Amino acid sequence: MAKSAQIPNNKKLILEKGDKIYQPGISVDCAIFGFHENVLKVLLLKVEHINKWALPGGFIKKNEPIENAAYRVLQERTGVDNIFLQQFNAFGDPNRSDASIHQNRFQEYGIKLPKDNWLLQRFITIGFYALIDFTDIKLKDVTTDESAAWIDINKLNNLMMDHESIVLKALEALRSQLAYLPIGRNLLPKKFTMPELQKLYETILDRKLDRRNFQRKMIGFGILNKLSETRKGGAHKAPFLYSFNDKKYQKALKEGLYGTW
Amino acid sequence: MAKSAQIPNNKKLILEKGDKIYQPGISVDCAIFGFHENVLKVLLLKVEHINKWALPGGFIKKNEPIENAAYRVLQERTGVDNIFLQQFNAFGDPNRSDASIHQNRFQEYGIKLPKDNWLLQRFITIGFYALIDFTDIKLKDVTTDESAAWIDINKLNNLMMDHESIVLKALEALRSQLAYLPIGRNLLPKKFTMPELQKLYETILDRKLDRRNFQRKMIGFGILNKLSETRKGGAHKAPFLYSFNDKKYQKALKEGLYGTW
DNA sequence: CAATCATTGCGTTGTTATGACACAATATAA
DNA sequence: TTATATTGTGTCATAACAACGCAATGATTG
Repeated sequence: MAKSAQIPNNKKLILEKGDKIYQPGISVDCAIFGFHENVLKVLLLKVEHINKWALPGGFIKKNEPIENAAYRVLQERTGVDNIFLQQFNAFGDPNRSDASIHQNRFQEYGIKLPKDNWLLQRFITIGFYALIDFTDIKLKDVTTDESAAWIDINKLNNLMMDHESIVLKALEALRSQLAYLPIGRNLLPKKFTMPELQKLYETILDRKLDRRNFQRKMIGFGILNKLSETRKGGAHKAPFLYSFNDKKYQKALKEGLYGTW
Repeated sequence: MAKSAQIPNNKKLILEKGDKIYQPGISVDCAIFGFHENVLKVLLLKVEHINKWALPGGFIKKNEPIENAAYRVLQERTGVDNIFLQQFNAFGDPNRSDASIHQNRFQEYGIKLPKDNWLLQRFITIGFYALIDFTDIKLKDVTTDESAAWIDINKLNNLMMDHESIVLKALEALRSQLAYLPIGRNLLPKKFTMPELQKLYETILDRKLDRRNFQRKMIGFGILNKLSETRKGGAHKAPFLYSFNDKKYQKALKEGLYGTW
């Protein structure tokens, strides 16, 4: 028999006192989207014990607004702030929870959870999605048995519980938001070219857009600053750089855009 | 001192055993919209003990999908089925719960709830909205201390907890749905006139629409059957009656409409 | 019973948004 | 220097849309 490892203090606390600290039976899960090399990716955690991928998620403290809990999860993993974080759906199938995951997780410490332990109950989760710029993020592994990675949205595989359907639903919500909200502020670097922005839209929508019509429409929204610089270095003609006009971008976030894609 | 009333069995059960039957700390609330005499109304319950209005709501059984819980609430009050029921947001401000409501409610039975009673904990609620036809519904009072009524959306007043903001958020969600989903199937009688349908849209959107452009667009959606009958009896020219083409309506519900209002 | 009148059915027009495409300018690579 | 792929800008036909005109209708009124 393998020698039992020592359980870390923070885990022991959550295990035993979790229901004193957190709202029982409810969690938040975040689908954090990033854009890199023209691919839309989602931040997933590899959970060692069960060898599956999971969305970053967490519990809601007794006196904490739901949004804060989601923001806390986002912060813990990415460290970024000032991020567009959007609640999109609650998932509550009674069979979505899987008690064996937690059992396995504590087994290595030689702990068998009692049947009425709060972690083994049914959980309802509230789904959020966020969009962040991929480039300047150093992912943090906040636990020893979970490592974070960006996974291509089209190559989702071996996800825990119902997390794949949560990601897909988040993607759906993101797409429909694209119709009336500005997107890109948090997914692209400060300065970007029109083709880069277009690639982002094409990736999210999963279809080609006409280069010239895209530019006309995007300019028409009036949320971009055209800079006098160009992006040299790539082959061929150097495209102009743009940045978002933060004031107008925020205004558009509040009031919506009329674009139909 | 007033003599304490006898507590009904079902209440006693919920009070004492509720946390064995239901998910703790989580509820559903339904904003049920109806349309009558060109006014959009929402179904509210008058809660006698606190003399405030509340949304029909309920708890989620241990082994029940969230949607079923919402549907159960809808059924209990209205008896209708085959209804469009849409989850739109979770509300989780830690201060939204108000333990005094439950305390007052049981006070008349001479019961003082212990501080750790499950009803006194913080509740997170998942909001749904539904649209139903006003005319052939007999509202049911499922409890003795709550009576149901249709309240004009523009005359909301004296609502419990955060229920007013839930209704407003539901209305907002309904409006944005109007942009890409068919509406009316459950809000209007089987047969209706074009002006009646237009009034519904105008009421939800809270603005005037051009009569002729509305008709052209609506017909263009291809979800209406034009009947050969007209609605006689009103003064002036008798308008044609229409009905929804159920097959195409359902298809549009799934696939969306491209209309922008 | 004919005139009145608000409302309905159907149509027109000018403007704007959209999709599809043309062509010259430009930065690098050969 | 030339070739090539890409970008910047513009055009055109079509579709969608808002604003409006006018005749038909059916109850009301004198």
